[in-house]
Amino acid sequence: MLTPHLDDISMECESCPIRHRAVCARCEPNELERLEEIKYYRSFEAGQTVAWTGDRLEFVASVVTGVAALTQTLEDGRTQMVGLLLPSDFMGRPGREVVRYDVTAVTDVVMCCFRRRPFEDMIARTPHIAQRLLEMTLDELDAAREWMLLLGRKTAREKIASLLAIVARRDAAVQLATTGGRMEFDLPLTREAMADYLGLTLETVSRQISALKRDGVIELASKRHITVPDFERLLEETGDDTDGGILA
Amino acid sequence: MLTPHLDDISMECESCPIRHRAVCARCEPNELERLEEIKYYRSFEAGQTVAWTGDRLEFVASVVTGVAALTQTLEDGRTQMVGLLLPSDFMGRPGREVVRYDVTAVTDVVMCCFRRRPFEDMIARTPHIAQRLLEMTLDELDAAREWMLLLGRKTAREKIASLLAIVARRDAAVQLATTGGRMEFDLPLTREAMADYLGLTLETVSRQISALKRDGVIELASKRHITVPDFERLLEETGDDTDGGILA
DNA sequence: AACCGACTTTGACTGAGATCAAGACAGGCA
DNA sequence: TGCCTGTCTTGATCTCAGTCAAAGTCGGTT
Repeated sequence: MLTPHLDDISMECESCPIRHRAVCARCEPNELERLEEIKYYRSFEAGQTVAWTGDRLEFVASVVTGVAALTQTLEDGRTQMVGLLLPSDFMGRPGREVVRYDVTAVTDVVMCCFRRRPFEDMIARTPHIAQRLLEMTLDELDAAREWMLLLGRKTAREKIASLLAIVARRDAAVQLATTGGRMEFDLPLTREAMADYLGLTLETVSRQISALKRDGVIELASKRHITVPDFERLLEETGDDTDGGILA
Repeated sequence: MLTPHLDDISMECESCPIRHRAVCARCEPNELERLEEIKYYRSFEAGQTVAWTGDRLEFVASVVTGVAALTQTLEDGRTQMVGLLLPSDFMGRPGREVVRYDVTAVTDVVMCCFRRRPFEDMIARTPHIAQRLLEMTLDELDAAREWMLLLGRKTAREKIASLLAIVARRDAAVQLATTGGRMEFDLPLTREAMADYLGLTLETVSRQISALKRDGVIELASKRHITVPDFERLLEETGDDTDGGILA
């Protein structure tokens, strides 16, 4: 278990790794003090369920470390991942008690939980928290819509390339500038989780990864460790309109 | 042109048809006065483009009447609708000048536009507007995620049934209670628009509608006018998990 | 009344991705 | 060291929806 454990996480907001990007990003010291009173940390092991659809949940939370997934299921068991929660992402909806998606830990996860009621009160009294939450929600909505385009219109190969590009972008952003397009990263997802995210079967995921490897778009040191020799080349494989859109 | 025209729309917030559901829902009379100062109406004909991806847009807006669509496009022209704007829905993002989706009028549309800067100022000074916007955005995010499940995992038949159920629910909600499951409504979308929304081709849309008709799930008075003899039966065709989820 | 164009339906064929079925690989444990 | 289990890859086959093509419907216009 190499992921940070509860003991390794600072209990102080001031030194929190997601301090500047989470819902509390614009809080003043005195507001942080109030948050400290209603917050507590919880950790979940990879694979563990955080909440089931239909559950009453007495907290909302920020992801501190690790990756969690939101998943929906059809009657006969077909499942679709509808969101990935990365560090600093927010889970739960103020004003709604009941969870609408299954939430599961993809890797080991540490969450900073706020008791629901006090947090809702705090939002009502602290407008800039609501504004920050609005910003984050609008970003999530943009991401969800990008994902709709992927699910509705992209080929299996384009889907894989898009996922790799997204993971690469966020977790190796620094490398890009320094190494002239070469990037390296670990996939936090199993083939099955990738399939659930991309609306494919795990066999198709595996085949397309092999194909991208065969075509030199990526290299595989191990099954989960990926090297992208030329990021531009990867982007071409995503099918995206590269000039029309704006880079986040 | 049977849809309301500019002249038919009240210029008074107090008698506005979307007064109680739009972003301004919780505004006090004095706040409405301020809004009246920065608002103006615009109408668009069916098929007309409201904004292109990449445009700078100097207003945000509420849809007053009609239906508009948000659309994204891949490099080679494949398109996916990523949102439908119905009356009372909000268009645009405070804090962002540049449009991220093509916005087009599906039917004739009237929009209540607010000049961007004054509106942003107003949000900053009037927390409950931001809170209302947050609520609406969270609802849209839920809808987008529902749509991700549809796009990623449903069959063509289930997709059509789901779309019909959604349209039926919102525009004939009253009928349901009174007529024991029988519902009737007009589709505001062409087969092509439905295809763009559902991630299908228009031929497949046409075929599946014919199939649902053949199987007695729906009846067609004309190509756009649909009768659902038994709404429960239609819901069974959507593939959705009927008990796990919560009805909106 | 005949024509036009946009929208829709239907048919025949094709192909990308799903399904079914073996194996391969790697890490943890006895 | 070898076994076991979960994860991943690869192959053979099938199927649903896409593609290409043609014809039907309907409302509006000259």
